[in-house]
Amino acid sequence: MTSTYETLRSRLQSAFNALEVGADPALRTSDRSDYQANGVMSLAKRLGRPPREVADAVVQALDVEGLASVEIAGPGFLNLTLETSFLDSRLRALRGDARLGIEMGVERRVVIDYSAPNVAKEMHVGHLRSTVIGDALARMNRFAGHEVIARNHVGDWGTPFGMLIEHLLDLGEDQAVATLSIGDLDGFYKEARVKFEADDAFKGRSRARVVALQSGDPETLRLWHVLVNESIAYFSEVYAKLDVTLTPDDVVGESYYNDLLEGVVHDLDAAGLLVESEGALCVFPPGFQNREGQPLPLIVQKSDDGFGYAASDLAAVRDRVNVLRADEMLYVVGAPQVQHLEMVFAVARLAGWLPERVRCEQVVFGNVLGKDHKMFKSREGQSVKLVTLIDEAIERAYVILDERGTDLDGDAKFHLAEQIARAAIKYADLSTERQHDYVFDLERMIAFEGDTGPYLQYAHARVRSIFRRAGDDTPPDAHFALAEAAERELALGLLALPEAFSASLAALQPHRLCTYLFDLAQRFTSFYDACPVLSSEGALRDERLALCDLTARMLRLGLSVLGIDAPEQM
RNA sequence: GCCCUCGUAGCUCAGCGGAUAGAGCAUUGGCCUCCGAAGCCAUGUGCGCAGGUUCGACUCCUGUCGAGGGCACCA
Repeated sequence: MTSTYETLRSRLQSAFNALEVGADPALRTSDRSDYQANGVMSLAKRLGRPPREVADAVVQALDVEGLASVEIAGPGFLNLTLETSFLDSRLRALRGDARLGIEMGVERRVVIDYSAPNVAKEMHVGHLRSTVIGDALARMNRFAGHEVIARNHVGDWGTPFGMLIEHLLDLGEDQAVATLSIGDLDGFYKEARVKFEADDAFKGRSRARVVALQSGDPETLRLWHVLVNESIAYFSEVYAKLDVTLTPDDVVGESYYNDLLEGVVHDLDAAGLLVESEGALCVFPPGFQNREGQPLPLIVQKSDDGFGYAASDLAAVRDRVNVLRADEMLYVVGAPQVQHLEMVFAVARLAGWLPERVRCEQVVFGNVLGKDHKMFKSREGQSVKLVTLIDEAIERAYVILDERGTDLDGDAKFHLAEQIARAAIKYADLSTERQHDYVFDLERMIAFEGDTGPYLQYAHARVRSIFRRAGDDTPPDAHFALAEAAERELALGLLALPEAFSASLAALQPHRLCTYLFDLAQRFTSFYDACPVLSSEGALRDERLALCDLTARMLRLGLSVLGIDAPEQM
């Protein structure tokens, strides 16, 4: 169904078109009325006519009969107040719509590159944002009707693998697997690193092993596979704990592109883009400079003939465009890699590998900071393991549940604590503008009051409790009279999901959807406070139950596309 | 030195070129014989600084101060 906002917007567009084709009505929500159109003033400026006169002309041409009343205010604002009969018909249509007003988009294939941990290295807070934001974007895109291909570009190749394989051999394969399978990737990696730094013989073996790996020695490859498979199994456990949709099938690591790297170099050369500089094969995309103001290279092949990450990133672009047939490619990668990816995209465009029709964007995000506003670290100065983070949140949720008193126990209680913990962590991450750094404060994010994941879950659980008491009888047919102000405010909130969702997705900013959901939850709790549901009677009771039903469904849907559960009871 | 991002209330954060800049937390004061008070209602304070563009600027541009990041073979 066409959304309320879109219905109004298109009517306004027609009216504006009568004065200037394509003039933007600039329709926004308003605190003066339900919606306001701000487009008159800029149009008047362009036409060289007085704004009030233009406003009059727009209103003359505007057909919103049965939808809204219009008032001209101030210098030329158009304030629109929706008719109750219109709200009623919208809400009734919404009740029968499983998608709650959000239309299916034109089908597109969207490749989303996110999470990207390293084999034989711990997943730590540094991976949190990519994983959480990427997964939310994946879910939102899927719900919008797009085909999502997730790509977990794990670090599974490169010089560290010589040292890691040698360490595996030193430990003995069984012992190494045992260590890795309990998830102690951190210990494993660090021990290898320490030996590498301190022991020249080990260092020598490691280097030889890298050569063996790169030349495809079967036994070395087998050992490498052991590391990779154990790591992927561990990552899957972490994803399950976070309720992230990534699976082992989504893992397409750097090594996947090995066979394509020669082709990248060859084709860049054939295109006349490749330049040898200081022994390395480089492309110099325009507009990038180094410290000395000289052109900055994207190094495709290093002076030792090895391939850098730029080569595999370029190969990945080609693979995603040509093989996966991506319409859109998103890289959920942190701010430090902005320049690198800009250069990769620039080179891909220069080489003609990245057509204009393919939207290709880095979804940049800021750092996770500690309360001291420095990079989030443990007390010992180590980066914090993701599993530790989640476990602490679960423990905290457990304590809070006990304090509040809960009917649940055993598995059900633990499951709920997990749901709350995930909601706290994910919502805190998703609800701030992603490009900003944010402060990780478990106490605040898991609090059940305020703008938090658990608060939204609570709002949902409260609505659901009404239906438990009512005996689950949502009225099949309700009319919305919206006599109380709180009912009307809630209704307007319920009708605004489509634009909140599509704006959030279009800008790749999940926090916009979070803001919407929090606002909706507040509208609901105000309504809940002011308008008794179960003790009211007849048509009023039906109406209020229907509002509750829509609210619950909307909160559940909104949270689910963010990757957050909405428990029935808390 | 050059480039990028960011400076909004005591704290954590929203803010789409539009009317008096909003939430949450914290503060203070109200509200439970009534559907979950994990809530609701009320309460004061602020756009780093200086210019410019515009009918209109937190938003765009320039400069400046401050914080973070990047700037040739690690990803």
